[in-house]
Amino acid sequence: MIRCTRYLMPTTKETPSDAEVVSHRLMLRAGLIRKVASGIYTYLPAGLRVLRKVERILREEMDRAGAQEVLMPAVVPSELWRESGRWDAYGKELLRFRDRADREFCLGPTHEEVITDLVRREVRSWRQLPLNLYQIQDKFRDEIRPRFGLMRGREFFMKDAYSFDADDESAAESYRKMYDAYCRVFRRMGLDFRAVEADTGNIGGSSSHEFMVIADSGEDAIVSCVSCSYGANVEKAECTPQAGAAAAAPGAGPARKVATPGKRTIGEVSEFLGIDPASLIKTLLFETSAGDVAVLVSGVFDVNEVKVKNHLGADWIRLAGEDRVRELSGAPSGFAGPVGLPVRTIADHSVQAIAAGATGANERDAHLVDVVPGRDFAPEAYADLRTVSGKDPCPRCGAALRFSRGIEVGHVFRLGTRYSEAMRAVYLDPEGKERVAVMGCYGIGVGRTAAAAIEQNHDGDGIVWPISIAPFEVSVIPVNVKNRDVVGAAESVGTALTDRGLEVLLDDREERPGIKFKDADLAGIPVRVTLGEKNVAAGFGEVRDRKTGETLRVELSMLAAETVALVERKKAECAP
RNA sequence: CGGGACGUGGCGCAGCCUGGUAGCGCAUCUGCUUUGGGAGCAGAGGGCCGCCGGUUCGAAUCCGGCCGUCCCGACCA
Repeated sequence: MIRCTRYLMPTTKETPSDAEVVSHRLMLRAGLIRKVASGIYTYLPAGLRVLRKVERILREEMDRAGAQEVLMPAVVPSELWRESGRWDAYGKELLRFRDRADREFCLGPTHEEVITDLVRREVRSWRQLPLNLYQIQDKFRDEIRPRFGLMRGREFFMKDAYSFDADDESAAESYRKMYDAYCRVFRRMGLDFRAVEADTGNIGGSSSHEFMVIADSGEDAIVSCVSCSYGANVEKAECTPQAGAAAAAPGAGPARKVATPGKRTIGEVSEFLGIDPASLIKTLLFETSAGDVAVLVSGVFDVNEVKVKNHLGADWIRLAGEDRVRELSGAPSGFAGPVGLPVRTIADHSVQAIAAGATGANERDAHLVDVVPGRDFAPEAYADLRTVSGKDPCPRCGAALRFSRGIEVGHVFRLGTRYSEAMRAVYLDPEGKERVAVMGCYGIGVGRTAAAAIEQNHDGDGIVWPISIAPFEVSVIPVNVKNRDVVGAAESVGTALTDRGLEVLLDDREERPGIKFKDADLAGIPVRVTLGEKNVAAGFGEVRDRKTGETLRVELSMLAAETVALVERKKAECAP
């Protein structure tokens, strides 16, 4: 049993002005964290208790899934990162420095290199596989813009697991085990989440799923099917090519140039020419590691940079600036078009469906109309290059898609042999032949998960923790600490609850009741036991549910039992 | 990295334009009263006004540089 008078949990009525999102604000106000530098925090006792609860669930589920815990260093020598090729590829997010002997190191933002190095040294035989190792460890990423408290910090705790298998089939099984373990983890935390298909980004690999906690404040947009189980990050979500692409417009005359003074945007051009935006061919110029590329898409859709990047197999991609647009198209931005454009061109399927369209003329204040794809220009390829829209059907079953926002709390990847090949993590198969291990990696942000839980579970009074990750399960409040009977009743119920294995915070401060109630609500402790003077004098106490506000007045002799019962009911809500 | 803003007791802010004894609310400490949803009265402590330089008799205030922080964007397992 912990006593408030002996516990550092500095709550505040007012919020520091730099806290933008609910979870950040409430973590500060509830005395869980304090900022040390941008994106870098100290975890106070109650905040650390929450993280430890999350970690315990992670350990239990990782162990249950057959993974073994290790602990790798935060400081990693550059040689390992050079071997995988990421020393140069990772960019400024990787915090680099030198030791006294001028050797280069980085603070690890993720640990594929270190784990692969370990496994290649220790694993020789197919008999040692499959192997799944995990750690819960401090990570550092020098984020461009840290924000939202623990949601996007620079230093943070992460559970990262890495699997090594003999072949693809076995690797798929390891991946499935982790996927299932993740579902159990988030169910045990009482979170409303979706696992969605995602892009693999910098980490690489063949496929991946993100685990998204549904919250309006989420930084990611996701789609999910209202009918089947399909879900995807919008940057990944597949778009079904529209049916009925006409080869040529019946009766479309030759393309001709029209004056469009000052009309640059789809909206302006559409209105000025009286043409449906769906028939406009939007032309975007990109600079990429694979050279300059023009990307075409129907005026009603948006180009998806991730899809373009993947289609090209490029390492990086960025929209060309105004100067580059002039160089490439010979016109200011807003007037680029595929006809006669001396740049490699690819087009989204939506362009194929345009019978006769309008597009920029590569000339200031001019557009072309009656442009026919295939006749007036021929893209190198048609592909899915646009971002899914509200009108798109589910690519799996054709039903409607629902858009929502989510917080990415976990990510699982099938890595394949990218790292094991580059770093020679090989083993001998039963025939004595050398083979490359097939890898997977699996991350969960510990602090971010706690923050996401708050985003999803709070009200006007503060946090409403799911009981499985609450810093305490029960708060016991003697309304007046100068009344001996009240204090005695509080002490005895607190002791009884502690004896039954509950985590109790006793508010023994000499404060007014209002302050204690407000603090208990703010801290989000799921169950509150209140001992008031009149009730105690009459032999009663109260049990209150933080979430619903429901209060039970029960005899002191039954108080502990009722409290335990309520805690058990709340725990049952967090069953895997 | 581009755009914008802000740095004044622990927190939230005023003062700056128009230079002249550094203020308010909350919090903290002491005493008394109060005790079921952030109490009242009385008293007290706490500041290199982000840092460095310049202008001036005199700078929180004007000027320059730097640092830090936040917001928007670009970017991002």
